[in-house]
Amino acid sequence: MRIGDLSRETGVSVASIKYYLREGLLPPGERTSPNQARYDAAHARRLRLIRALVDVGGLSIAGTRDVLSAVDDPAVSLHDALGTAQAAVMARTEPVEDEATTRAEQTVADLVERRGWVASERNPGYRTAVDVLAALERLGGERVAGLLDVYAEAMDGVAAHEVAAVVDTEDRERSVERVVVGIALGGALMAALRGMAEATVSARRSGLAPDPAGVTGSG
Amino acid sequence: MRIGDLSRETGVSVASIKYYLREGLLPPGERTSPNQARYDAAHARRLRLIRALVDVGGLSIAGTRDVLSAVDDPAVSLHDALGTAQAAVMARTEPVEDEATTRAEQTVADLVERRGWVASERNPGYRTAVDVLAALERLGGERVAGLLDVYAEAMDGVAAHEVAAVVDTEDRERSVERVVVGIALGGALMAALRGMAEATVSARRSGLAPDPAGVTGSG
DNA sequence: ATAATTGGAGAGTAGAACTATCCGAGTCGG
DNA sequence: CCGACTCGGATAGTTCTACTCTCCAATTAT
Repeated sequence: MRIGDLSRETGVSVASIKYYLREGLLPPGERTSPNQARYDAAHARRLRLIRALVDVGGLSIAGTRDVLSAVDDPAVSLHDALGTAQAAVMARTEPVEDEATTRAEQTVADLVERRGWVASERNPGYRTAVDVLAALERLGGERVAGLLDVYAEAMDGVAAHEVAAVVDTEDRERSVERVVVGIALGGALMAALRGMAEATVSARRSGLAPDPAGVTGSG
Repeated sequence: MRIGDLSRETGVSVASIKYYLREGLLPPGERTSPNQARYDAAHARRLRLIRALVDVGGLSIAGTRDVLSAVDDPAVSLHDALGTAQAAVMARTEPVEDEATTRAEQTVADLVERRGWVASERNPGYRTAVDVLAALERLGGERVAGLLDVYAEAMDGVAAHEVAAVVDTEDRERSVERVVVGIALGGALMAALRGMAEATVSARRSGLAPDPAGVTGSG
């Protein structure tokens, strides 16, 4: 398979494939002569993974590269790859250290303790949670912040299923790939479903849709 | 309050404030003379809201403008504002219409029916869900897609609490503002918590942390 | 009085993610 | 085997986003 075939098969332009090659997201093809290379199904697969992470998961090119290096490096454990993928999906802001942040830190530390989570300040989720809670306090968003335990409970339930479904020990690379896809696309999927669920609740509240007979949200 | 005071109070540079003014994210100050204007606490509040949506919620400037117009327009209902905010947080790709998409559409339609959701193809979450599931199928991510009902159940639970907490009928503008903040920052918060919950499950699986005695994730 | 600041407009900038153009070297159809 | 097409690789250019800078006359602070 040459670059044109790869492009046709995946729908990614030749120019973009060259760009991903340059940026190190896609490994180079096998050279058949000083200026000719051959690509295979693994390249097509990788290309589809790149597109999914970038277009659907919203990762940056740089974040995608970090994630893919973790996938490719046999020395990176599943657990570490999970951390890398999480870091890549979280919107990071450098911290401000005002008193809203201080209080948010305490809130998160308490939550982590309360739930028995294993998460330090180096966990990307930990820092993001602090940022969000600090921003909420600055905005007076205590109604949202008050849902913290609701969110935490829901995420605890989801995480147990997710990790169990996605991890398997037989093939490290495939497993890491699934973990990464799960974090990036699973997050997008949850956001989408949350949108529909909220729209439904809101429509019923506004009288735009009737309350259903037996459906109360737990079936 | 003049622009310099506003900048000092919120930590946003004067140049950026002027930019937001130009882009229509921040309403103009009250003119005190042909080339002098006065700003008040409402401007500072709005500015903090802009920063939160952009920095923490990850919205674009254009998306933020759409959301804020909905907040400001008394003709926009809570339910519609919710849709606008959702559209602004979802990463949109134009659809591809291959057979993966066709199957994903069916999967989402079935899910919506199964859960009794009120969501059409015009719901931003609906389209995003289709995109994500189609991408998963192209990647062979059936393990993630298999969690669909787990995600849906979790989001149904969250949505009921969220809408109830965030909506109140006394003050439309404040209520819409809370809805918008809830969607943008609540989503970021959930992603962060998911990160910690997953890291915990993964650490225990990898033997990096002990299983706790009485904590099973439902306390 | 004079130095700093203001509002407003326009141009300039940095980074991200491509996209286009070249070029000399293969490859394929007739 | 020849001419058109395509290739890989390098470099430069483009588009978009989100600012940031520079001016300038008018105002305000000291």
